[in-house]
Amino acid sequence: MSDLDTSPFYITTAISYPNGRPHIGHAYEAIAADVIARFQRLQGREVRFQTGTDEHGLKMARKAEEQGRTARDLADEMSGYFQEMCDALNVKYDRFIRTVEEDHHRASQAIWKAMEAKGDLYLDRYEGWYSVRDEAYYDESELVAGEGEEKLSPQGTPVEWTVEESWFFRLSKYQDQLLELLRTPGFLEPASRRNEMIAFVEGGLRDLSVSRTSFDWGVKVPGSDTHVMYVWVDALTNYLTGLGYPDETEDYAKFWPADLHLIGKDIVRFHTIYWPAFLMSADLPLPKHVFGHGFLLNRGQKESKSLGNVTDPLELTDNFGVDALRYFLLREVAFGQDGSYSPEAIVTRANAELANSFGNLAQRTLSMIFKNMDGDLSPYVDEAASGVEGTTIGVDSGLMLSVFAGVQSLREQFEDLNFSVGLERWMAAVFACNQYVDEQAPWALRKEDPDRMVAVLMTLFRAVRTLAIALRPVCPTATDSLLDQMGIPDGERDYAAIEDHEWFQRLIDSGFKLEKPQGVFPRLEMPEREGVE
RNA sequence: CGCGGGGUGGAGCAGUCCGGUAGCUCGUCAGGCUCAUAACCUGAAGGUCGUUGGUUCAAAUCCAACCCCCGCAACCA
Repeated sequence: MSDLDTSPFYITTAISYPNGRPHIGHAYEAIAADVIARFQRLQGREVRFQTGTDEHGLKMARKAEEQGRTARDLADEMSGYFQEMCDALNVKYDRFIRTVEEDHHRASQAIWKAMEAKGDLYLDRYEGWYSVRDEAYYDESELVAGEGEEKLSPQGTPVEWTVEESWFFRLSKYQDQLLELLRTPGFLEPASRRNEMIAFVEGGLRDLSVSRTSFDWGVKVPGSDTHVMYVWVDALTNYLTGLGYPDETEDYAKFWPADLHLIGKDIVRFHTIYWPAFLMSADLPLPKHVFGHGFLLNRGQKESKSLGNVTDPLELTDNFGVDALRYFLLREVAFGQDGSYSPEAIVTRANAELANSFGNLAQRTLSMIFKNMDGDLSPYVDEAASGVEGTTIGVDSGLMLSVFAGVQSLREQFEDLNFSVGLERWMAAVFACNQYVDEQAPWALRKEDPDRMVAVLMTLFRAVRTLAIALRPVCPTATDSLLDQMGIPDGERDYAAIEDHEWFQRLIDSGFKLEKPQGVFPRLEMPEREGVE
């Protein structure tokens, strides 16, 4: 590409609150981030990818207490499940951060001190109607009447008038700067979230309570030992911790500000208002891009414990395989919007596109080379222009042009996080290949015109290799297995290699010989259904 | 008058910001091929783009009103 960008690229997921096991939503975000990370690596950028768990706060403390163990003990166990999930999903992070870690406490306290030095933190009293169950304060006007004189929260939980000493952050001071930031094209996507946040800020910002005294499971406020930081101050700082902040490390210099915070649509406010405000206060550069993805719905319904339709991501990988699951999630759902999934949808999509279209294309191609050319690769001559008026290239070159166009389109769309569109364009190139196979009918050429058969099969070999490389971010295991079979060296599987014109001749010269090909995208079957209504 | 998302051929979706022959996958029907993972290829049927009104030479797309569905307590992206 003419505009090859080799600058460092830092991507993060939100860190997960591990008071429950990972669910499909965590898997979705982790997979999307991993695909982006792998994609940018193939584009030639030096990527740093961070994910992790956010382990402080009252809910974790309370849950540990219920179980008669320390919060740290609970956190260790729960965080482990998230790491296991990443492994199972082939999510290759550079740092899995845990907010209980010492360096994170140090970073959080450092940013706190920076905000304090700026004069943006002040001690005051927080008073209001507090619901212990909801962990939230409510305005008098929000309360509803219960039985008798009792006042209840909007959720019907008991509230009591509570006065708590708290540190406050001067959020209101940054209102204008935040508006300017939110209006900056590209900072927050998709656009629907942007409008929402702008409206929120225009409605006026109140200073933010940023410490708690009612529990101690958190990062201590410097010089104020009875306070722990509000969990978001601590949590958001993880993005800096992972780079070594507050030390001026090489990583920090290279990767901050982050290129992309990938988060769920429910926490856009924290990432595009609070977090930038904290950074402005601490005189630190702001992240370049925040993207709030949608939620995954189980057959159109939100997953919840009460509905009993919670899906364990590991069950999905067991049933369908990691590559198929990753492909499905990116292909099926328009990134940024909510999407729906079901076992049927996964099986249908994976079979139609990965197994039948691309997998079968690779298999029929390699199989014919194995059987009819003894597994040897060979130089060939492109068919000349067909003589049809206006045609300047032959069908072989024409096919390769279609393939390159599809791959180029995938790259452009992935750069903009339009994964489903990118994969659709990639599929169009796969279709073109299958059509070419049918039209050229190499099985007939075997006797009629062996030289043409060689040209057709070698063209297909090149096409399959190109398509496989393009798909690597999404289906890393299967594509690498395929590229292994095709003799493509490890170091020649990035996007620059697609534009290398010498690779085919090098491979021939190396004397590479195909073994009997093994399919890498198996057809899936519906898993046994149990307990289904 | 709380906030947000959505209503496009049988199913699931894209397209809506920047109006201009309604696109994709699955499914259905007909035909072709037999190299390949019972896979592949071609063609066809099928939509007044939620309703009504407006702007315009032209509206799925812009404006207004209305109808319907789904989230917004907890676990939770």
